[in-house]
Amino acid sequence: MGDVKVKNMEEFAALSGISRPTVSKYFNDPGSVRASTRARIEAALEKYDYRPNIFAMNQNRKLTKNIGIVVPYLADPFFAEIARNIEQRCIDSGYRPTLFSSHGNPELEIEILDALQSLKPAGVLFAPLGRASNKAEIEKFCKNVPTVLFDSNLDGIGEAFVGSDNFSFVSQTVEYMTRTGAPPSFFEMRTPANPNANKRRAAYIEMMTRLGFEPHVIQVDGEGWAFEEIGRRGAHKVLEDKNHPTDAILCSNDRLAIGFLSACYERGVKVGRDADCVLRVASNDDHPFSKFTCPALTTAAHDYDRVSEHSVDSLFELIENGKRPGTRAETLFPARLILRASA
Amino acid sequence: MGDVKVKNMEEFAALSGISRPTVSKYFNDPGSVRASTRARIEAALEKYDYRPNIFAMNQNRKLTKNIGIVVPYLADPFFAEIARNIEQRCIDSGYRPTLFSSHGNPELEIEILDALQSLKPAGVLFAPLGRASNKAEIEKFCKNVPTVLFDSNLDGIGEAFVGSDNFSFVSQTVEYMTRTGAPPSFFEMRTPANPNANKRRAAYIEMMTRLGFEPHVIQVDGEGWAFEEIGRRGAHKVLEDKNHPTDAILCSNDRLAIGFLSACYERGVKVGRDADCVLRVASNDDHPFSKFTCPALTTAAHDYDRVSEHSVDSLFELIENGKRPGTRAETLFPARLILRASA
DNA sequence: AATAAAAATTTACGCGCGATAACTTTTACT
DNA sequence: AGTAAAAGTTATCGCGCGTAAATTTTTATT
Repeated sequence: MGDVKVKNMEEFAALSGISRPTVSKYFNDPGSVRASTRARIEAALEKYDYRPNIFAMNQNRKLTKNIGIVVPYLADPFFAEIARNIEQRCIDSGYRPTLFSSHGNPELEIEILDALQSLKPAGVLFAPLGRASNKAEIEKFCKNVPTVLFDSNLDGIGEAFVGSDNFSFVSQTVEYMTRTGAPPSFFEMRTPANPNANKRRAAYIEMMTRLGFEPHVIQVDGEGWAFEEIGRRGAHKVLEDKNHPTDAILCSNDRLAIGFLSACYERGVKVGRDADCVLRVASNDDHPFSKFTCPALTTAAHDYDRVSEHSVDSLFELIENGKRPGTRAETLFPARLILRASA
Repeated sequence: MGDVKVKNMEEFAALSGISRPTVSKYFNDPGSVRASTRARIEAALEKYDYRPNIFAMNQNRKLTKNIGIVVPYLADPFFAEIARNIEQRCIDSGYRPTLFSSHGNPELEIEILDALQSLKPAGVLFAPLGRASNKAEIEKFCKNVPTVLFDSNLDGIGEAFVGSDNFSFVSQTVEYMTRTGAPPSFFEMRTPANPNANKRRAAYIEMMTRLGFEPHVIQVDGEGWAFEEIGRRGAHKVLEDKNHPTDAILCSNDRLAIGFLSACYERGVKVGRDADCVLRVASNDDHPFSKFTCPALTTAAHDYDRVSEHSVDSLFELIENGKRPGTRAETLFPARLILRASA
């Protein structure tokens, strides 16, 4: 990088010996100028310290290079990881991602979308809160900005949805537990924040019926996004009552399972597949911490990479093809069973 | 909110019956206009749908309302939580925070600062990676932008530092373990990413010496930010060798401890203060997940609230007082001991 | 070498707002 | 009521760049 500070594009164009409009074209899309001019501009970039003014750039541009990434709850490492993955892909493609978290708050979620509008984003990758989301407002937003939903679907909203196949998750965990032990009870929140939870419950019931067993759903109380604590308290109640038909529990998601295992430990209930274990616990998500629970959690893993890759690719296709595809694609990726000690 | 879209401030000013420069003043600082005009503008805001164009706003402003928040590793819920706290405080004060994560990568850290410069931020709240950070580049950045460092200090860099008092953490955990059992060995990474780790080790040695015991530091190998895995592997080695003088372990931080406890469980080493326990494990940080380890982790808690409050306040003081205070304040907040089952 | 197509240049305008200066109106206070 | 200070108004400029049209130069094709 250079040492001489260059004030504006006019000056930089003069220094590089190229006209300003061409330099402008270069910054908008380096591939749109001839290789020889590109080389001259890049040589000048090495020599002088110049970056176009972002604010002036975006003011009159019809399509900015800004991408909004919105996740429901960033303190959940699952979303932090997927956000990171998506963020990197955007940067690699020459876009400028900005990360937002709704922090579990539906009003904040709408405020974020409002603020995003004024950034004139080329597109938005959006994992909604789910049940609590203000769908009318979100729909309004999606009419103005090309949006790809991920992780959590809202029917008909956004240009596309990319997520994981909940049936694939639950069918594998149920099948595994049944085959290697007993058919599990299903442990979940009574009023889940996320629509995936409902699909998982339905998949559980479907699978159990298909395999010829009676489904048994345990629903615990609790609101908000403190899933571990909800799981822990719920587990204490469940373990006290002891009215589950088998010694197998399938948690709707890993964060509930983390709480569940913590309660088991507190009560001295040994979990795992050893002979002296009284309970087997499995779950879904392959949360970054699920490897470190006690015992380590058997779970079904999201295909992080493919979900984020396909989300980003879908959005870029939308952006580059002038948007509005007509049909709303819903892409689901299958899960991968991760066997650990808990079941 | 209104329904009629208003194109620009000119138009909005006409609709509200106020001159454009006054409306401009209002958006810059609502308190700077008379209460009666403020009411008229706000009435018009209710009636019409108008928001100033961010890009045009920031283009010519000497001081924007942008605040950069940079954390080293967002997939660590500790940083996610503190970032959220800081973010909210910025918004409440009328600023526009943008969140960035260095993802443990020193080059990315510098890229983020570079990108931040072009956002002309009024100020930056910055938790550096630490040892791996490119200090020369960071120092250069801090010369251009008022920056408050938090969590992790870099000597002399930035206008102020706000963090936790590592001696307060370690002295309490060491004192507690010693008083209620035996003096602990200290478990840490050989080449810690973070300068706090060095301060904690020093504090441990100081405390042990003061109490009349021989310090015993266990250093495990491992690079990067996968602390849990490093802790787990390190613990397996340590537990195999069994050459620790007492049955008490103090981990440098909670994420290492999470891995340590996971290894203990895997080996059937019972941790806690019950009679049948062979090991006590404590740690420092009060990580959001430390409540759910098995057993729940005894640790020393950061004062999240005060650290983030004071960081933000320091920065705003810098910004509003025209910056450059002359002396670089370092503020450390004490820890609070959290007793749980592990020690 | 002739011709068409592609790329770069020149020129000019405008985006939406911040900032300033000179002037007028409203408020606060003796 | 009189006066100074505070706040609002009108007018105008400029920020740094995108964009478009008309023109010229370069490259590719036969």
